[in-house]
Amino acid sequence: MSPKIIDKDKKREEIFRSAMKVFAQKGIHDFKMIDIAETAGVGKGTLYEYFSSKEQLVEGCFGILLEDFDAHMKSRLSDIVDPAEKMKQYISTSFDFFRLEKDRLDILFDLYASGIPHSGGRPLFEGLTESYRRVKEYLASIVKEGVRQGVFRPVDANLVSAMLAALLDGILFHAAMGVTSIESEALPKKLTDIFLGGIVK
Amino acid sequence: MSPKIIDKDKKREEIFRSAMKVFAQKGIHDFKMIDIAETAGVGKGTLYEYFSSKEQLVEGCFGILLEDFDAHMKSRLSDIVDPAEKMKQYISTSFDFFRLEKDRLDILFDLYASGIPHSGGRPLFEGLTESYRRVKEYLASIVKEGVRQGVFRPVDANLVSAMLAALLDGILFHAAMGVTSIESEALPKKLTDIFLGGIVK
Amino acid sequence: MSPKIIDKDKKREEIFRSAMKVFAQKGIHDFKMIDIAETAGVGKGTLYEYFSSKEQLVEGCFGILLEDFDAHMKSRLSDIVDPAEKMKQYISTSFDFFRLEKDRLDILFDLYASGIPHSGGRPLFEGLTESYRRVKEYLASIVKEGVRQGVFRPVDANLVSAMLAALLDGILFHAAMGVTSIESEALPKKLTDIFLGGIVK
Amino acid sequence: MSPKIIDKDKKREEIFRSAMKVFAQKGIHDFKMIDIAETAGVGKGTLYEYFSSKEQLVEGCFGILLEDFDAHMKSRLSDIVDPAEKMKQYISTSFDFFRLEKDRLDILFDLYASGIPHSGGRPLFEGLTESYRRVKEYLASIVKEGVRQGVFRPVDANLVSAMLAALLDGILFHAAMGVTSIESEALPKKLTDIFLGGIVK
DNA sequence: AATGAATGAGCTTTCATTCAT
DNA sequence: CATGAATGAAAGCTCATTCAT
Repeated sequence: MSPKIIDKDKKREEIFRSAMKVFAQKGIHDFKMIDIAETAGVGKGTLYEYFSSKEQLVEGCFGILLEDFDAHMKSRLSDIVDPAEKMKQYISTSFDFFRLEKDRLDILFDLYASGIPHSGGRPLFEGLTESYRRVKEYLASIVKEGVRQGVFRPVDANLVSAMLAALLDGILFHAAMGVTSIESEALPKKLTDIFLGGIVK
Repeated sequence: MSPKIIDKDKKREEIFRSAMKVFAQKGIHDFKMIDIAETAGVGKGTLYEYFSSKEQLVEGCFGILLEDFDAHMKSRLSDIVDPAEKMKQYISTSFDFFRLEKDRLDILFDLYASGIPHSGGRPLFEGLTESYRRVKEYLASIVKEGVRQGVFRPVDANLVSAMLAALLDGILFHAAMGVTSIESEALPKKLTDIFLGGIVK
Repeated sequence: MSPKIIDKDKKREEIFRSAMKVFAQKGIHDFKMIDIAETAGVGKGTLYEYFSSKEQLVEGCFGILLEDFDAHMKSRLSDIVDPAEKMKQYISTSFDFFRLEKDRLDILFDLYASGIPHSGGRPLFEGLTESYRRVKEYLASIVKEGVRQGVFRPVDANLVSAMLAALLDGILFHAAMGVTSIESEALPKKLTDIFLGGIVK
Repeated sequence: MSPKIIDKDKKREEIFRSAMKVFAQKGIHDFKMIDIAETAGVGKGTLYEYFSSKEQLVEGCFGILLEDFDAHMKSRLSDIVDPAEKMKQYISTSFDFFRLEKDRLDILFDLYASGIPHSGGRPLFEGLTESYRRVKEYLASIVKEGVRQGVFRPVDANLVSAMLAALLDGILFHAAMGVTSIESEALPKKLTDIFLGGIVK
């Protein structure tokens, strides 16, 4: 019946990977479909067997990126219970994820910017807002637990989680720009210390 | 003397302002030159009397935005001497600048993303990295002064200034996405308190 | 003997029938090969086992349509001898053929248009001209017989046959457009009366 | 203010004329926009300054063709009062219109076919049905007047007008196919005689 | 024999830029 | 100086056809 057995999911995955490379190199606004096709070693038409449009391909890639991030984070934090330690792990794992594959870091801010809704028309990537809400909720739950246990001061958990998310994005952004390096293994610890301990005496 | 020059500058200014509106509405990747021409009430050809290309127009606008930000900041911070107060003022002034005109906030992350250097080709806006270095230096000088005066703990000034810059960008990013609001007047103070005072007891 | 051959013909027939449905729905200029494949319940590749190209498939369908028409007409007119009666039967049979299956009427004018030779390139369906010549010859023979028998005025048989063929096509065209209805059973008789009897007193 | 004074209407007209030539040569289904651009001696982009799409260009041309026909007919029939004479003039004027410019005849059936509504989607040229209704009404008014004056038998005016319109289309169609010639100057008269006088004794 | 995944030629359409007026 | 009509390179996307299985 179906003479050519093709693992469509695998190929789709492969195209995603190629797309990520291209995004990293050209950004998500200047790339051409043919770039991805050539990188993936397939014809232009083949891309459209797997994605209905250029836009959808970008969206799909970003969706996968976020899913990967979530999965990566979950696998690293599930066993930790101490809130301060959990927060430290969140920070270092966050950096690790982007240190692991440079492509991800290069794409990061295109992803961010693509989630900004402009007054005319939808944002390119609608999933970002939702994803962010989830991240902040998760961080807030850590803070709340810390406050409950008396490890943390009675801070506003929502504000603190927003601050932490913001802080990490900013650092990664500096790294993407080449202004700051996230290579140092000691960075997460230092960062955590200052964030948790504050600056004033 | 030469009223023509004054006129030219004025018109250039007006085109910039129109461009900002258009960027805010459509983003810097989807706008058309005709959009700006129509918003500015001039012909398409006229734009090219003032800017050599579309790309240069975007660059110019971003340059102006950063200059405005610097000027705004300088005018607000010049009289303050206390490091902690200075830092608090930096944070609240930063928010004020973007609260004042929503257009600026909508554009901000396009500006950021446009500064990311992709491996293939120059970044759209080359001035960003340099501008960032200046901001961080300025913040670092505040931290150093605070440490010298004994108001701050002996923290790593470069790290802390990077963190603060990152924190502010991140908050603004959330605001642009619609996830967080920066409207509250109390926000800067709360934020400063946590940043300066830390979280753990 | 050779059951395979019978199967092949049957399948070819089925593909034709499916094609007719698709033509009726989308017209012969907008349909896709996949439309026919899906309607026929076969794979795209299979179509090419039976037809060498899209163009040939269209041609084949039109050929069949004309053959069906001829056969239908012959079976209805063979027993009639009176020229006026024969002409009336030709008219009503012509309508019946298209009334029977709406698909045919929907396709008819695509068929006609596809037979028009444009100065650049062959017409899509080359068989049409020849088919028309046959129809007109047949009608002319009826007229001539009518004139010979003294039933008809001594009219120009070629002109009259051309007129009759034209008249029928036109009516069918109006019907296809939805401007005129051919549903009325009385229509053929009325039409024949006027055509045979004229208008002036 | 407007330094380049361009007669947009004139240019639009010129593009139409070029389009008609191209349609006549390639048909309305196989032509490319570049064909028209080259024939008109303009760039591809220029076409889109005058027509929003390929489809609209076709529609526009057909609209003009019908308008031309109406104007042509009106100018020829306005002075005639005798119904039989009016009908004869209608027939001969109809032929004249297409004899005058061969392009029109070549396009005619594409125009007709484009007016046929297929069950899936709109017909390419929506204006045809309406135009036809107008023609038939006009012809019916002639017939009615003839009946009123007693020149014609008490025939069904709507049927007769439909028949006449059908007859003319059919003849023109045969001419387009190359099966019949409409070159003979005597044709209109002969045709009118038979149509008005009938066939049977 | 039958299939449908893969392909790429070829199309329409957009829009930054130019330049005659 | 200002303009906007004209342009054509360039890109997304379609779909008839092929061919490995």
